[in-house]
This record gives sequence, structure tokens and C-alpha cells, in this order.
Amino acid sequence: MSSSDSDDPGLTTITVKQLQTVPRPRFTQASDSDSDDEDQPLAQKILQKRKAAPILAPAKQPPSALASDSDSEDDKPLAQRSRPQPSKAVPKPLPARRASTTAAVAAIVAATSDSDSDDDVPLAQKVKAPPTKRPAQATAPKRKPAAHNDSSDSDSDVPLAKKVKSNSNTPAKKENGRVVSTPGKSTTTTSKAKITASTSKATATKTNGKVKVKAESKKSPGSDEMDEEEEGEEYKWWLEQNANDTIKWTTLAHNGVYFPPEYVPHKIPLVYDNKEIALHPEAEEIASYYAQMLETDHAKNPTFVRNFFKDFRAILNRVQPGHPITDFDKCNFTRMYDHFEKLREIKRNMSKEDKQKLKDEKDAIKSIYGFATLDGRKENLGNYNIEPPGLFRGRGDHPRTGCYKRRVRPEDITINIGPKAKVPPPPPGHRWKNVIHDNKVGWLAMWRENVNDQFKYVQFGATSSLKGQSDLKKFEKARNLKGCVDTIRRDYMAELRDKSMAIRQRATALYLIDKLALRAGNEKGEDEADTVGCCSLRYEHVTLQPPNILVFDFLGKDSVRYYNAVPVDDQVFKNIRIFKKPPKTEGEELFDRLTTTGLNNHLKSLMPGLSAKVFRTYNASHTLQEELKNTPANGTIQEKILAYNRANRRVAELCNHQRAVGKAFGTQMEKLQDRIRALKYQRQRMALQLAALDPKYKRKHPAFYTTEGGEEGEANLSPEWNLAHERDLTAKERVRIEAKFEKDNAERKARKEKPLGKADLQAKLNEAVTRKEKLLAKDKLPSVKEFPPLSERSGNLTERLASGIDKITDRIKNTLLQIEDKDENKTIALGTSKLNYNDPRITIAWSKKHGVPIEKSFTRTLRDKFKWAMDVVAK
DNA sequence: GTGGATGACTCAGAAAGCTGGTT
DNA sequence: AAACCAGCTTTCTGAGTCATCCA
Repeated sequence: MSSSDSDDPGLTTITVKQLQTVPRPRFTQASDSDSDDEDQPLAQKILQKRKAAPILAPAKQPPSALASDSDSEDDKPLAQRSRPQPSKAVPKPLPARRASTTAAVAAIVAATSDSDSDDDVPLAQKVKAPPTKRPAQATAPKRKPAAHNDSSDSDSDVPLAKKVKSNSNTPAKKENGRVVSTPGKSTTTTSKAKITASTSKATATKTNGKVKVKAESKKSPGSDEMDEEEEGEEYKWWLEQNANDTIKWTTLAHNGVYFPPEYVPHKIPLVYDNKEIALHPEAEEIASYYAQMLETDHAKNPTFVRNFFKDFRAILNRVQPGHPITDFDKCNFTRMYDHFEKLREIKRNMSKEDKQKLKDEKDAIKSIYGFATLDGRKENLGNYNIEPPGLFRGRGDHPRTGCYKRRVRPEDITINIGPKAKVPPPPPGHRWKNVIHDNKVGWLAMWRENVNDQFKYVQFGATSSLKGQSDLKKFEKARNLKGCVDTIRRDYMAELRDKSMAIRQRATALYLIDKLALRAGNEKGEDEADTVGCCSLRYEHVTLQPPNILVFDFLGKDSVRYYNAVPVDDQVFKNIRIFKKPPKTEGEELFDRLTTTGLNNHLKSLMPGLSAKVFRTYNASHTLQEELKNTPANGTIQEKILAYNRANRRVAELCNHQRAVGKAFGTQMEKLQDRIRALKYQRQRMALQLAALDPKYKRKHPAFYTTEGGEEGEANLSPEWNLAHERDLTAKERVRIEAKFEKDNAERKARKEKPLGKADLQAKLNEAVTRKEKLLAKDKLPSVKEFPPLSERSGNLTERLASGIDKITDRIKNTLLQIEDKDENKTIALGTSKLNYNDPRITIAWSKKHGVPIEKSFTRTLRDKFKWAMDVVAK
């Protein structure tokens, strides 16, 4: 790697505009002074140690796939062993049917009869209709709130925490310094004053940008209208200097949010104690949510069932007093399940036209609700659909999993919009909870979900300038960290021996965050799943393995297991031993003197804007960059992509990004293995044939003639398998011949010709399969001469066979590689790191350098999201 | 200055949906 | 050539992080 500068697009601290003159990374300069591999980021080192063999081996030989994996582990030092099956602690739910989908299908099925009537209405209009059309919604909502909160029946639409605030009837008031106007009035005098003040400030900074592309100047700056469609020049926000990022917008207009369709009762009874019980629609709805999940792991989770049943009963008690349902085990949901299964089936088998229609409708909805106008530019939103009701699918052993997640109504929703923009009308008969004009936040609508009282937002999408800016900021911060990480590391290494326990803990935690890319680890409540990050690690999560190995085993975010045995600095090892000293015991915090706030406050003093998560971004991006240096400069595109994916995988491993092993993984793998066997069998037959023609060949390629040649040779071929395979081939051949015969005859019939008789078919079969079949019936393989893979007529048979064998050998190699790749990817999810941690500029620069089209590494959406990076690297 | 509550945003894996190659 | 399916992409929403406010 000679061209040092171009190798380093991602992690050097520079401003965007200076990009052409990339200074040498600071940490490489530092390398002279420091001992051994001090200059390498810790995470990098550990990764190399963990996975040393495959990645760093200079040899270009194809890794001997499966052989290397399991058996050889024992002689590796502990730290190099791959993690033992990092199984998820949580059972994976099977594909679940979603309420909204099936309801939609039901609606379609129901509507098919009268659907013709409004065919001439333009789509967009049709789409707007639903809110108006919904009969149930026009009247005041009858449905009572979440059953899990028994006390909330009375005024349930107001989340408890907010009640005090929102009860006020004053036309406009300040909430936390935020301007608020009551629904109905879109602007108020107070808010106007406030907004204009901030507006002028913001426009001042923006106009400095100057580079701002035409689109902006086309319209009057204050216009909040949504009508202008500017597809022309796009807005390159990254060319502007962005002084103020606390102001998120100066004008903001949007059409509000889209509500899921109302529940359509199906009137299928619940079978309770073998008797049918007709359910009130409200009870039926929640029962249906459960029924649809019957075949998932959720439905087998006791907490889930308990929570669901409690909420189900609460609703029953209210709407259907005197019902007999008391025992979950006597409930039989299968009839409902079957019903939804049927709907799914119908949806699957929908005609192409109907599917298209559905899609068009969805697109039309998106065209209305999927975009907002931000400072005069149309930008797309992330989520504009209000979450449909259902059962809360908490992950891991979330104590509230299975609770009824209530339908969100306009009365729950706060709209945030520009003061001059038209407030989107709530569905008829409804009102928004609130309308505010807060330009310091980026959301357009907000509500609180009833199960955990959490905030939910409608926000701009990942491709928007707003998100793009903060993305760029994030990666710039990681670059900044690169500039001072050496100092920070020296600091915390020294502090590992500090007299103060608090400082010692802080340094130790920071060491782990830096080295292992752990998350910060905030405290969590009783009513959440028990998962931890660095600061919240407990006694039992780390065990000591002298002399210096720490074994981590805990559930992290999303209850994903983190298991890792790592050699650490001696002082770190000592410290952990101290932190675990009795009387401390299981259940107690390892870092009892440390909080994430404390840690982050300290980090702020080391570098502006620094927080724990920045280390994760930095180490991930840096790992990517380093691993990409293993790209074979003269390799094919395919090989380079492989190298890229491998680097990507290293990052995912570092960050412990996991995924569930697919249901079909085992069978898919077996299929691939079979494919290899079939190829090897074919190769062996050809080799035998060739040996008969050219005895020298056998001496040159002994591996093809034995079952003991390892992966290269014909290992894992057995007489039994060969026989079964040959039978399979023969049976397929027979079917093929018979099918062709039928087809030919059908054609003849169509042409009014005389069809061929049975004798013709028999003759064909005799020629191709009958003899083989007879042999196989006697457990004998057909002799090689009866397996001529190549026509004798076409040239020199010896040569043809030899080249045919070579081709098969290549295919075997490729399949082997495919297996290896698949196996390595079994539990690793690459997407998250690509989307959130890898500085896109690294990938883009790599693409350019190696002549790999960017489409190979970035999908359409990724390219959209990272437009800023593509533009910047291009220069 | 500490510690808890609040709020807004990023990050996360599962599931749905799509696509393109195979049979 | 329709049906299938595996792998990839997108959508969905739950689960984190972290700044800020306030007592």
C-alpha cells in the first residue's frame, strides 16, 4: 500500500473542503515514538488477534473451507478462537401475520364487489378519502384504553405524565420554552414573535452558504406551500457551512400523518372450553392480534401470554360483562388463526392487477404523507404511518411483552409545523392533541405509546438533509477522535492505577469501551428487559481467567448475547479483580462508582462533543479502513467484493451485530454440500474415463481417484451416496423424457398430426435410462463408458475431458467459497454497521481506488443516504 | 454538583417485500 | 414459462444513547 493519502479518506480530521489535501493520519506519525504496535487502535489489534489466520495470511490460497473451522480450534490460544455459538438468548419468533396487513386484505376482499364504482376517481383523491370514509371514526372513539393500565380508563387518551400540562385551556402558552398553540389556531401572537426571532437568525447563517443551489432561489423564502415540485437541481447542503444546528428549520410544512385502517370485525367466535363464544368487536380485535401470532414464539412466551390475557380479560370485563373466560388454557384461537391464514393465502394469490392496485394505493398515500417541505425543499420522511394497534412485541424477557398496544388517535398526536404553514386537518370529528411550532426539533408529529409510555415520533427520513447533516457530524466527530485518541489512551492507561477508585473505574470502563466497542450502558428500569452495557456490567457478567483473560458474557442491546474471551492489559485485569472483591457479589454493579453521565462528562473534557458512543463509530470505521487494505490489488471485481464484505464482517463482529440463523439454513447448507458432492462425482467419472484414454493423467492427478484426498480430492463421496445420486439423476432423466414426450405429442395433436405411440417413448427411455436403471436396481453403478459427458464427435476427447475436469474443479472451488461465506455470515448481520458505523467515505474511496462500481457495496438507499459522501469523495 | 426525569434522536434486529436466477 | 426460492432491500418499531432541565 504505497499511496498513503488516498487510503485514508475516512478517518482523518479535516473539513470537507480541504479534502484534497488530506494530511497524514496522526496516529501513524506517532508510531515512531511508541513501542510495538501502540499506534494501532486497540479494537483493531484485538480483532487481528481474534481472527488472525484467515485475514492476515498472505497466501492467496483458497481457505480450505470447512476443514479449518471446527477441529483446529483447540490448538489456538484462547483469544484467537472464534466466539462460541453466540446464541440469542431469546427465541426467534416465526414470521408473524400483521394486523394491519390482514385487515387491509379483509377490506379489499370485502370491497371487491363495489370497487369498480369509484374507478374513475384519481388515485390521490381516493387515498385521501379513507379518513372521511371511516364510519367508526367519525363518532367519538368508543374504545377504551390499554387494559394493562387499569386505572387509566377515565381519561386514558392523555398519557399520565402529560396530563397536567395539557389540561390547560389557554390558547397559547410556553412549554419548556417551546411555543404552543391549541389545535384549531395555527399561529398565535406569542409564537410569531418567537419564531420570527429565530428565523432571522437562521436565514442569516444560511445565506452565507451562497453555494445553495438554484432550487432555493426559485421561491420566496417565507413560502410554506407544498405545491412546488422541484425535481431539478438538488440541494447540496454539505457545501454550506453550517454554523447553527440547534435550529432545525425555518419553514416546515407537511400533511400530517396517516392512520391505519379501522378494525373490521370478522365475527369468528372464540372457542372456550370447547364452546363457541361470540366476542364483542373490541374483545375480538385483541383476541385476533393474539390469534395471528399463534405460531410465533411470542405466543409461547409465558410473559407474553400472561400480559395478553390480562389485557384481553380487562377488555372483556368492560365490554362483555358476565363472560365466562377465566382460564387461558381453555381458550382455543385456532379458528381465528385459520381465518387469518386464509386471508394471507388470498393475499398471496391475488392477481397481478390487484397487487399492483394495492401498491399504487400505497404509493399514492406516500405521495401525500411521505414528504414534507423543509425550508422550501421537498424531503422525504422516515415513518409517516401511525403505528397500528397490536400486542407489544418486547424483545428478550421484557416484562411488558404481550401487552395491548392501543390504537393511536388524533387526540394523542402533537403536530409540529411551521407557524405559517397550514395545519393539516385531523380526521373529521377529531382534533389534534396539540399543535406546536418548535424549530429546535426535527419531528413533525409525536405521540406517546401506552405500554411503556414512550415517545414516538414522525421524523424525516435518512436521505433528508437534516439526517444527512447529523450523519456527517457523527463521522466528523469520529475523525476528530482519531486526532486525539492517542492522548486519551495514554491518559486512561495511566489512570488505571489512580488512587481514586472512581477514576480507576472510569479508566477501566473506557479501556473496555475503546477496546471492545462496548456500548455506554445506561441504567435501566425494573419494567424493562435486563440488558447491560459497559457501565452497567454486573459482577456476574465478567469472569477472570488468569493470567490476563477476561470472559464477558452478558445480554446487550436487544438482548443479544455478548460473549468474548479477551486478553487484557495486566492492570485492567487487576482492576476488575479489585472491583469484584468480596463482599461484592452477583447482582451488584462492577463499576459502582461510575455512571454514563460521569463518564461522558469526563470525555467532554478531553474532546468537545466526545461521548462513549463515538468510540464505537471510530473503531468501527477504523477497522473497516484497515481491513480494506487486504483487498487484492490485482484481483477480479468478484474477489475485491469478497474482500470488502470480509472487512465489513470484521466490523460487524467487533460491534457484535448478530442475526437469527434462518430457518432454512441447515437445509440450504446441506444443498450446497450436495452440490459439491455431485460435482465431485461427475469429476471422478470424467477422470476415470480420461484415465482409460490417457494413463498418465491418473498419475498427475491422484486426488481425483481416491476418497482420501481432503477437500481437494474426492473426499465425502461414498458408494452409497454415489448410488443414491445416480438413482436420482436417472429418475430425473426419466421424468424429463416422459414430460418431453407428452409435450411433443400435445404439439402434434395441435398440428393435427398423429401422436407418437408408447413404443416411441419406450425406445427413447431404453436408450437413455433403462439400462442404468437395471444396474442401479442391482446396486451397481453404470460403468464410466456409459457416462460420456462430452460428445466424441466434437474434437479430441482427451482434451475435452481434461478441460471439462478443470471447469468442474473451478465450480467446486466457487461453491466451497460460497459455503464458507455463508457459514461465516450465519449469525452476523452486516447491515447495521454499514448503515450506522462505517464512514461511507471509506467505502466510496475504496470503490474508486479499486474500480469497483459503488452499486456493488451500496444499495440504492445507501447511495441516497450517503449522497453527501459520494459528492465529497468525488472531489 | 448530584441525581432523577424528560425528551429527542440514533441504532437495532425481525419481518415484510422484492428481485432475479433456477428449475 | 410459471412457479419457486434464496438472498437482498426496505419497513417497522423496539431499544439504546445522551443532552438538558430542574429540584
